[in-house]
Order: sequence, then structure tokens, then C-alpha cells
Amino acid sequence: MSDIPTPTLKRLPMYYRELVRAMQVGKHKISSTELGILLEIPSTQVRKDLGYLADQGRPGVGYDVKRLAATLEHFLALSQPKKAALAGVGNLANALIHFPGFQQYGLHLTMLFDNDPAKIGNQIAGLTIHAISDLADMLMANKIPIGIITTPTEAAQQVTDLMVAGGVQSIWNFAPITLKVPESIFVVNQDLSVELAILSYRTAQNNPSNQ
Amino acid sequence: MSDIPTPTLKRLPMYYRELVRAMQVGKHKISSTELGILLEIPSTQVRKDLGYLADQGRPGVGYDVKRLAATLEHFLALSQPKKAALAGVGNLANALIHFPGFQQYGLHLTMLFDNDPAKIGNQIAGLTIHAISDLADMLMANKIPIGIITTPTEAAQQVTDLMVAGGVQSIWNFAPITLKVPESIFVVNQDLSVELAILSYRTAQNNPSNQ
DNA sequence: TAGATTGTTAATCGATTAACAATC
DNA sequence: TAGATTGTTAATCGATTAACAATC
Repeated sequence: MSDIPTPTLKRLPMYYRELVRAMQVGKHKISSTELGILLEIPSTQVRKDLGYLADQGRPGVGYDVKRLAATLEHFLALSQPKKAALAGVGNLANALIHFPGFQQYGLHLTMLFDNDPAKIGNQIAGLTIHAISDLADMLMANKIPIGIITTPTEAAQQVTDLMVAGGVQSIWNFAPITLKVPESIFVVNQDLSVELAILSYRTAQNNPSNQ
Repeated sequence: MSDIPTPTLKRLPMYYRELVRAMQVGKHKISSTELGILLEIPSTQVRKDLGYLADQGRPGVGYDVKRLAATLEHFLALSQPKKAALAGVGNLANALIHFPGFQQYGLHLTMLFDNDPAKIGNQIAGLTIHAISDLADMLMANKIPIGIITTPTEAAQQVTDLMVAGGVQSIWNFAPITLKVPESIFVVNQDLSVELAILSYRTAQNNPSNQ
């Protein structure tokens, strides 16, 4: 779809983050070397990455902090409001509902779903919890483009199918399962246990046998 | 340190996950093609990845599910208990404390820290919340190899320094910041807002102007 | 002008994929 | 034996890094 390399795409939000920070301390110009030091990335790669954007630095001077931040904000569509619905209202959902990053990145969590009768009808942070059986219809009716899955693994595929039927374009999946979706749907897998396993491996490596 | 490629390392826990699932349904043998279909990975890559392990498949037959699972469990050190301490007891911490993956992957959350006097001394899931000022000493005294950072961004570097002083070997960082640590410390950055930004970008791509 | 820094081309590096002989 | 599947070598692909002329 796009021809920007995935590794580059993942670094763009990090540049954005540092630019926002630079703005906050009143910095006007920043060089690829400075950005590189902040993020532990070679300056060549910073320049290459930023080359994918419409913005341009000035030789001998660097990049205009404010303008580059605005370019990234636009490129990543961060200020374009995007509605999201979440299914599976447990502890993780609760953390996400209160996650400040959502507002910051233009995601508006507007609907919650669960299949536990004890939860349906309750409110969290001003949002009512609806029945999973209403998911597809409500998503369709409200044109929600993003689904977030924080259900148990067993329910994840079924909920995915409902979200797809409801017309979502992207899914943020926290369940440890490879979801089957039509090709046009974009899925971000956020499987915390993959990271846990790597942490386990690296820690044991330093520490071959004990504790 | 190790010579296993990072992309391979990230796929190993996924193979493990599917093997556990296969065991649960009583499957004894599995081929690289089957694993590949489950995870949407070419079978060649599956074989290449599994080639880094001590286990061997049998031509014409496939891999022994139980044995391969055990090999992975050992390789990733999942059954080797590893103590972890967490700093910053907010909503995200609460989700992690109740995350079932921890037990499953051998991580034992044994200590919580916060600097809010209203929280210090309280218990969550049987764990007492301690003062940040005690962090380094308590980690050192209890030989905790893993630190988890769920503090606000502003506190993350300071808490990191204390964890490093306390002797941790690995850090799981949920704050959106590139931590400065000695080279020997392994850091997993779990910045949810990076994924949010990518979700924002891909969703807007499908949907150039609205919602 | 001298020094700094960009954008970009070419070289390098490393991971993925294709192909296939060996094995069950 | 015929069919299936492995492990591995070689080819391909794509990302990172080095180098440097152009620009401020």
C-alpha cells in the first residue's frame, strides 16, 4: 500500500516524540545527529527516514523543530480524529481506557463491549459497556474504523469477525493469537508475552543458572 | 551476545505458543508448513528459525510437538523462575500485575514501588507497595534481575538509574522515552504510543479525509 | 570564507526466500 | 517404492551505513 519501509514507519513516532519535547524546551532547530543521539539511531538513518517526508532540513542548520513536528503530525494523521471500539473489558482494557496517549494520537475510544452480563450496562470513564451481540451493528451504525481486542484468547477470533463485519479498517490485537482477517484489514499485534519471552531469554543469558 | 537474529528470536515465542496449543488438542507431530500457516510465515523461514535450536525434525514426518515445545521452553528459559520488580503503580501496572502471561513465562512479580505516599504501604494482589527511595537497596538485597517501568515519563530515567544501581539485568520499559543504561543492561521498549501512531497512519491511509 | 549539516548515491550487511539433495 | 518433509546452500531482497558533493 504505502512504500515507506516498516522500520522507518516505526521510527517516525519516536522522532515526533522528541520533536514535541524539543518544542517544549523552546528549541527551534535540531540536527539529524542530535535526534540520533536522543534515540540511539545513526544520523544517516535519521536523514534517510526524514527524507520520506515532505519536509526538508537546511544544510548547515538542521531541521525546523516546529515545522518538522507539524509535518509528522500530518503524515501520521495524529490530529485527525479516529473513533475506536474496544472489546473485552478487563484489567488491560481499564489501563487502555485511561491511557493518555489515546487523545494525543487522535484516537477516541467511543464504545466498549463485553459479554459478561454483570458488566453490560456499567460505565467506565463515561463509556457504557455494551453486549458483544450488538458489536457489528453498532460499529457499522457509528462508522468506527478501529477495533481494539483485549478479550481472552478464546474469544479473540470471534470478536475479530464481528469487528470485520462491522466495517473496521484496523485492529489493535492484544490477544496472543494470529487473527484471520481479510487482506484489506490492518492488524497490529501487541502480544505482551512475546516481549516477556525475550526478556526471559536475555535475562537467563546473563545469568545462566540461578534465580 | 547471542548470535540468533532478533527477528528469529521474536518468532520463537510464537512457535512455542502454537506448540502448546497443538499439545492441548493432542497433536503429536507438526510440520513447518502447518506452523507457517498458523502464524502466516513461510515454511522455509520456520525451518530456518527452528534450525537455531538443538531440536531436529524428521524428514517426511515433521517435528515432535512435545519435544519441540520443551526445547523452546528451555531455550527461552521460560520455566526458570525470574524475579521482577515494578515501579509506578497506576492503571497499566494493575493490568500487568494481573497478567496471566507472567506466571506462564516464569516471571514472578515480587515487589512494587511508587512515590505516592497515599499508595505506599497498600497492597495489590498480595504485594506491598514500597517507597521508591528503597528501590535500589531492596532490589540489591533480593537479587532481582528484572525491572518493569510503568511510571510517568518524567520519572522513568530516574527510576531506571535506581534499578541499575540495584543490579537489574533487564528492564521492561513502558514509558515513551529512550532510557540511558549501561551497555550490559538489556532494555525492551514497549511504547504503546508507537503502535498507536502506526494504527493512526494506516487507518488514515484507508480513509483519506473523514471520521 | 570556514564549518556544519543536509540529501543522496553506492557499498555493505543481514534477513528472507527459493531450490533441492538427503531422509524418513 | 512413492510421497512428504527436513536441513541447508545459494540467490534475492531490502534495510542500514559510509561517503561525499551541494548548500547554508
